[in-house]
Amino acid sequence: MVTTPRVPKDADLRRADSLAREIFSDIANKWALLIIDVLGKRTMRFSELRKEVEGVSHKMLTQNLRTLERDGLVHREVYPTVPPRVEYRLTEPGLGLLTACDAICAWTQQNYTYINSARARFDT
Amino acid sequence: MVTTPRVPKDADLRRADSLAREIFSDIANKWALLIIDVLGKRTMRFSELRKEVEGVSHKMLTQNLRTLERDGLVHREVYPTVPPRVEYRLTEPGLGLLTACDAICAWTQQNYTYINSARARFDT
DNA sequence: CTGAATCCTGAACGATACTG
DNA sequence: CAGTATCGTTCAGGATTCAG
Repeated sequence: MVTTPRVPKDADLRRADSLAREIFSDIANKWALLIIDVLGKRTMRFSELRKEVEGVSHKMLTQNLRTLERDGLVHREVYPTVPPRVEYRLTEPGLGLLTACDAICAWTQQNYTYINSARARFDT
Repeated sequence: MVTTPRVPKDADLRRADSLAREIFSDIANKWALLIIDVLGKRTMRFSELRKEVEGVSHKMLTQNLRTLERDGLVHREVYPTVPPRVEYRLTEPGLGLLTACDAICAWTQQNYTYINSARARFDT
């Protein structure tokens, strides 16, 4: 992911390609990326995800998992037991997104201090 | 003033990475990433950005540019002319984020078709 | 041209209760 | 345990207006 050749996004993201934009909106949001990130570690149950993804509500988690499942990024496995057991894991394409997501997480870690001081400077 | 109107956040406080989480929230959103992406091409004026970032409102563009400027990812250059002229460009750390952002854009394009069919399958 | 401020509506979100 | 539904609140975000 070094200086990748500037892809001609003009045609894909900027123009009237509402689908690409919609997909982008689906994944470029806080919870979706955090879920992808957490699921990158291992397969997890709903309740586990609830704990791992700090601060997410039951509803938001469900909602985002549905969207990710619909987009084919997360696989949902239901075990017909009592009580119910549902496991989530990344699909192959989902793993690809994880890589991109990792880049952002790594960047955040690396620039943590810089941003913090930049904010302090700006707020004066 | 949109700064942290949150009250409890017990979980967040317990974790040392609440700042990282906040930074993550700043950049893991549709407009911020699109702006970074567009500014990756070249320095631009406010009005140019308005056209390039398809669908962004005047207000949202201003708001997001302020956040990015505060985080030190975008530099804002004001030319004291009449009429005013303001140019925006990525800073060095901002360029780093651009790389990560590119990964997501590239991924979106590569999985465009897959996601589209995955949705069709899910919606039945 | 840039951008701040105000108003207002619809979407996001949390809490709660209920089902299988 | 996992998921859905409803309700009430908060807030994001669009339109508009005014200022520099």
